[in-house]
Amino acid sequence: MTIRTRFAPSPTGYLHVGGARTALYSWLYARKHGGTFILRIEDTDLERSTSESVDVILEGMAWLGLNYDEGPFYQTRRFDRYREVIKQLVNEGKAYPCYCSRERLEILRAEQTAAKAKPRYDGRCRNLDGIAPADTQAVIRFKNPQDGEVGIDDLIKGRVVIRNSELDDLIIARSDGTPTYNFTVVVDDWDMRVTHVIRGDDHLNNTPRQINILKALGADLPLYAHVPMILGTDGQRLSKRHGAVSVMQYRETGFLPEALLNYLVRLGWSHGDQEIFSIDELIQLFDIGDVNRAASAFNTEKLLWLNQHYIKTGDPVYVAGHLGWHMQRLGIDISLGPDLSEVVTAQRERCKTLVEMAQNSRYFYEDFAAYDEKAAAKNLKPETAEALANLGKRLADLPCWSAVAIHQTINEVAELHNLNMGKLAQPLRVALTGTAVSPPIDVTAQLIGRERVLHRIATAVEYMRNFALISAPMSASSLTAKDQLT
RNA sequence: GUCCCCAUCGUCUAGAGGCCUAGGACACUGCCCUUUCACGGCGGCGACAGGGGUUCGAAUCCCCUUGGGGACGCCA
Repeated sequence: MTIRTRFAPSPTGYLHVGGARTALYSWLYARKHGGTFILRIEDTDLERSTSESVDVILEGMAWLGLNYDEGPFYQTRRFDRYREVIKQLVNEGKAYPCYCSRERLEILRAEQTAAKAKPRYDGRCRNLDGIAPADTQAVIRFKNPQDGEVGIDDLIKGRVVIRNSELDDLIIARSDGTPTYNFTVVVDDWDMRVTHVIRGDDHLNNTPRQINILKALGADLPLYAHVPMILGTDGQRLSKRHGAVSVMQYRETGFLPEALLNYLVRLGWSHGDQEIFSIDELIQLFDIGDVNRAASAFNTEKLLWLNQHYIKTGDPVYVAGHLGWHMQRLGIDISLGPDLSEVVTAQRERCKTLVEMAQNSRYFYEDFAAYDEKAAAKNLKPETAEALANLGKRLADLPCWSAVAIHQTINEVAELHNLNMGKLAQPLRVALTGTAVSPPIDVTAQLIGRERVLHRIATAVEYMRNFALISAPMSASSLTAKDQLT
């Protein structure tokens, strides 16, 4: 039997990390067994479903690389099929029209709640036997068995048994004729021959209802695997309050898809002490039965660590591809400057996100308007002006513009002026980048390019000679700084 | 409230009765490395929710308590 799994989001918002993890587990399980992964859009709630949400979900799946073999199927395009099955159930006496008004249902619920009972439909219309008030809009309810129990052998949770007496006759078609979730899921999973229903454990309580419908339809039951929820940092339900929940937000804040994937898969699943997994390894090692039963809290710190790991160890050209997207977003023109992959190689060990890397790589492509106040005050002092000027002169004559040659030159000039390496390298760093932090200064200089380096050194030297004349401290908005540097 | 699920360091987890004086990772932290920031290396801090059983022996099995989560819609 070919394994068929599915991911069935409802397009009422973003693709959030919980959904993404469920999708990942489904996808991995299908891939592992050479099965089929289906994408289905559950858009039966006409009020809340939007095509924008569909786009965002598709975009998120694509970014994560979770490709599907069938679909996307839209439930709104299958209404005829649902109607047909509903009709069949009614004809067979397995479902019935219910004429109870919303008001009556509300009162019923209120009474039950007050009596400390579980609110559920009391079955008033269950045995009406065709006495149909013609003028009322009826809903259709499924005739749930009243005795016995439903057992689920969940691949993750183990055996779960729920008594039918806990269930009620759920609505499968609204008064406007449209089908509801618990019904469409059943028909679709059946029609699409889904073998493994892998979904969030908030659906565990729905499962016995769905099984009852499946049985009424005479369908084979799929296997179920209910994966635990992802909680926010505070252990509460994950929501926008806990920072990012949308997958695309992680892209925007500078994460690599493999980092998110690796983080998500380890949240609730593990393979011994291993922390880093390639997709191929996951396909080989992952098993749905190894997923933990307990909910887990989302932890951005660890995600950041993984992100840096993938930035640090990934192919620079690949990482540069993603970095380019962020450079563009920041409005940095990379056409006149070093190859992005070289910037990645230079920066990769000091950035946790691509946004951070992009922001800190501006000076490779653009001149800056002002020095960092503290960095300039500490390093651009008049006493080093001569040494820096001399360094500029030597760099201008350097036959080979390489990091090694630049390094050697810095060493020579430092020695000549009786300075230790840092006393010259640091002012040079501020001169070239405007800040006290950058990759190794020789590499930084090499990437910035000779012309820009010489120009920035000249600017800095002038600034240093005038240091004593500047009374007010430098700041990013300082006119003095701008005047001198542009 | 009723029903369902869950319970190892702050967080993610290893652990399927003796290998556990409970291992790893993130975070935090000490030292080393170092031209900045980092990376890296070596250490440190830190948990079996509580109580009963079962057993020669329990983090591991059972029960209760407590705590957390979920469901209870003409939402999905």
